[in-house]
Amino acid sequence: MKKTPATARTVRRGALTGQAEDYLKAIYEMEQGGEPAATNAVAALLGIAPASVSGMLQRLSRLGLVHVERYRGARLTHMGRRAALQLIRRHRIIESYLVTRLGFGWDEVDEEAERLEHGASTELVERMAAALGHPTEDPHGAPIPTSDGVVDERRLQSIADLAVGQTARVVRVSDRDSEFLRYLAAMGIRPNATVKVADRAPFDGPVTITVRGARHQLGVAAASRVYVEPVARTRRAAK
Amino acid sequence: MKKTPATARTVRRGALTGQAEDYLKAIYEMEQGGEPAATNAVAALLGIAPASVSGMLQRLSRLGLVHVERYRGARLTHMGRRAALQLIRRHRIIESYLVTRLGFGWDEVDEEAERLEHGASTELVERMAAALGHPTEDPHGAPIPTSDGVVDERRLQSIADLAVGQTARVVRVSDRDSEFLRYLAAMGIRPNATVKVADRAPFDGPVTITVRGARHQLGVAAASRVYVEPVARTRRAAK
DNA sequence: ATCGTATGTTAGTCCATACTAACTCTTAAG
DNA sequence: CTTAAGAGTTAGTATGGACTAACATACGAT
Repeated sequence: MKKTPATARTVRRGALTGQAEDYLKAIYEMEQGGEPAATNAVAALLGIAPASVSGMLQRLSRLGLVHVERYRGARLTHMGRRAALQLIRRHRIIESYLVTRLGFGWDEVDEEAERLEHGASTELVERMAAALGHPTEDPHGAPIPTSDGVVDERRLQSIADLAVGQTARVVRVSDRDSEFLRYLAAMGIRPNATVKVADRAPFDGPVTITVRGARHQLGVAAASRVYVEPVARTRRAAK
Repeated sequence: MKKTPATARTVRRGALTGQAEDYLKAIYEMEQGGEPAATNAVAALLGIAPASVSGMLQRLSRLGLVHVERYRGARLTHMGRRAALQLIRRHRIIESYLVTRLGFGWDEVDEEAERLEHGASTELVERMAAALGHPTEDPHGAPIPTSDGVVDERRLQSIADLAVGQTARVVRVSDRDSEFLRYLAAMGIRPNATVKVADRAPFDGPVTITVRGARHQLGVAAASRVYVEPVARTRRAAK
């Protein structure tokens, strides 16, 4: 017994190491724009060298998790997408649990979930989900894929896309930068908050918005990381 | 930036990988008998080849976590012991949390905690502990070291050490084998249960015990994995 | 005191993962 | 249409961690 080859002890569930899982998530995210995931983009997102990504793409390809077109980029296969969605589900459920059951701030949970998602069993994640009443969104407003890998990734507008005078409901905010999240929280920007664009500087300059009566300036970088759904004042069925 | 050498991404907190942490825990456990941890024993406990243990001992030694005496075995250094106790604290708090907050059975949590303990931040573990009111024992009766690494590892007797007629309170049970735990649970053996030795076969044969009025036979292997504190009927201060 | 078995260690491989350096494509600018 | 910059890949190296096979040590039994 115990003839398991080398890395077996570090492997969970589906025979994927934590690293490999991170790549799948990264590729999934990059792919959302429609284009295959670019090597350099994945490298930048994960903070590693492009050459390392090339290497990993070959391994993932061998495992049937991605299709790689040389010099073009990678796309997830069916299997790869399923794995990525499972991981994202884990991540978001864990984040939700940490916030609602253990009192973490929404700016603190991404990193923690990042580490836990690789070790947590499906059983644990499902128990957390059940304890929370099977939430459909995480604390940042991101949709939680179902255990069958179904997720509503509708294309969202960001504040940067709104016209002056428009009012919108915040649906979701980018969760990757805890400083940014604290900054948003300080202004009262969180899922379901209502924002109104008061002014916009030309040439993609900062946007002035009103949140709960207070005016704030948002740089483009920030504005484009807050996703909203315009509130239809003029009747034009908001679907 | 990101000149971090290779394994940095898999490393948590104190620059130790999950594997290395497992070794420390194993060595800590083996050492409890007073003797340095034997290579083969560690290998058996972790399910790996003895040669792999030799290799890891050298790495741990280089990191100042163990003292290795060639051909003799390993002992934890101060630092190593602290690391091991931190890990054990994590493990036991996580087990406790899973049982009391997420409805896991005591026979299901060892494996899960084994994986989570490497990814969970100190912050998370302390929040779990706080949520539980800072428990001092895990669900199997094992003491939880404090965050300063203090633990009451008093030498315990097992049922196998008791004489016929003696009554004892179950203090703790071995947690490594979930089948064994279910077997104990079925008999009503759990921390704080009272058992009485009704009979003992000679030559280390099975022990007959009474638990909550019912009689059961326990093999030596089982009996020696249930730790008890004799109940002093004859007055002779139970310390 | 010796010797054989247990136990332990070294040597040589392997794989995953990362890196740098050097090379190769792709593509946009002219 | 050419070409150079930027994107991507390969080659070569390192480290952690595991394996097997072969060698080394310790120690209890004779």
